[in-house]
Amino acid sequence: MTTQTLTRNQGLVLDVLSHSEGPLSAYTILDKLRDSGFRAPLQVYRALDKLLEFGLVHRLESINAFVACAHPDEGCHAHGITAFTICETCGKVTEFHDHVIEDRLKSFAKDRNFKTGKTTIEIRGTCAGCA
Amino acid sequence: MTTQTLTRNQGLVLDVLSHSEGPLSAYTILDKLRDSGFRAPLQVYRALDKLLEFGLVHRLESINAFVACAHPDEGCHAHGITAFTICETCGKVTEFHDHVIEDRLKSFAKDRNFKTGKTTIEIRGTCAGCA
DNA sequence: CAATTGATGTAATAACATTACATTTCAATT
DNA sequence: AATTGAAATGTAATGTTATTACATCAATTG
Ligand SMILES: [Zn+2]
Ligand SMILES: [Zn+2]
Ligand SMILES: [Zn+2]
Ligand SMILES: [Zn+2]
Repeated sequence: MTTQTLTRNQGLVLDVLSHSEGPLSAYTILDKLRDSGFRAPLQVYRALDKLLEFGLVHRLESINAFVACAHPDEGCHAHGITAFTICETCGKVTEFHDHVIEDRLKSFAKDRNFKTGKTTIEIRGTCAGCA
Repeated sequence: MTTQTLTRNQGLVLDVLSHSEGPLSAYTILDKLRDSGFRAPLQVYRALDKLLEFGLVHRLESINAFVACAHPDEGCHAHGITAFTICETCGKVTEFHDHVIEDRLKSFAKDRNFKTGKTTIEIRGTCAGCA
């Protein structure tokens, strides 16, 4: 799935996120797209839903914000669980994948017959640059 | 920290959460405490802040809800990172601790000089009983 | 008692997200 | 080209979650 196949609204939202230094809330995205014709939150949320589905954007549950995927071409979706560090000072987000963690979580779930859906791993703190 | 040292509002909120089948939103807690004199969201949020601080309650970031700690007497705080499975059908929450996962996350952070604050691990899905 | 601190009450507002419904776009099929 | 069905869009209204601001009250302590 490349940018080419996106609709206008999806493309605009992804563009804003891609050029942002850090994660943005839906309403911040809306504000940045007023000049492009966006008028209502739903325009943003609908675009975000699709971008999340395509694996081009991640939602950070602990801060109610969205961030462009750091490596969308490598099929972030396929890499399994994505974990994040989130700097509470500068907003910098780092994505990573850890197979050991993933295996531990999967095995915990399997042992209890828990059918795993979406998994959230987010570390909030202070990045090296802000320490 | 035992229930004895809690203020009236804190005790009421913890009581509601402790007797609930699953996680509750702040506003649901508020509704359940109207008869006890609660009138405003802040009464709930303030009590929750303290209960979170005491380690008696956990916040589930991915569903904006709160749950009583499953083993408050064992010093959940001290056990390090708490992970959760959350059944999206019945709301059942299971708390667990995994030192391997914790070590992996800590070492990832340390390698990057990221100072770790609060860490969220939440698996949403379907529990054995709801499958 | 005066001062400080922590907790509470209340109203208002901010921030985040969804429902509902009408309309448009666009590709597939006839 | 016209039909049509699915996906996307526009807009308003509403619902849900959380915080700010300010006044008051209660317990502690010097
Ligand atoms: Zn990614
Ligand atoms: Zn930083
Ligand atoms: Zn706990
Ligand atoms: Zn269940």
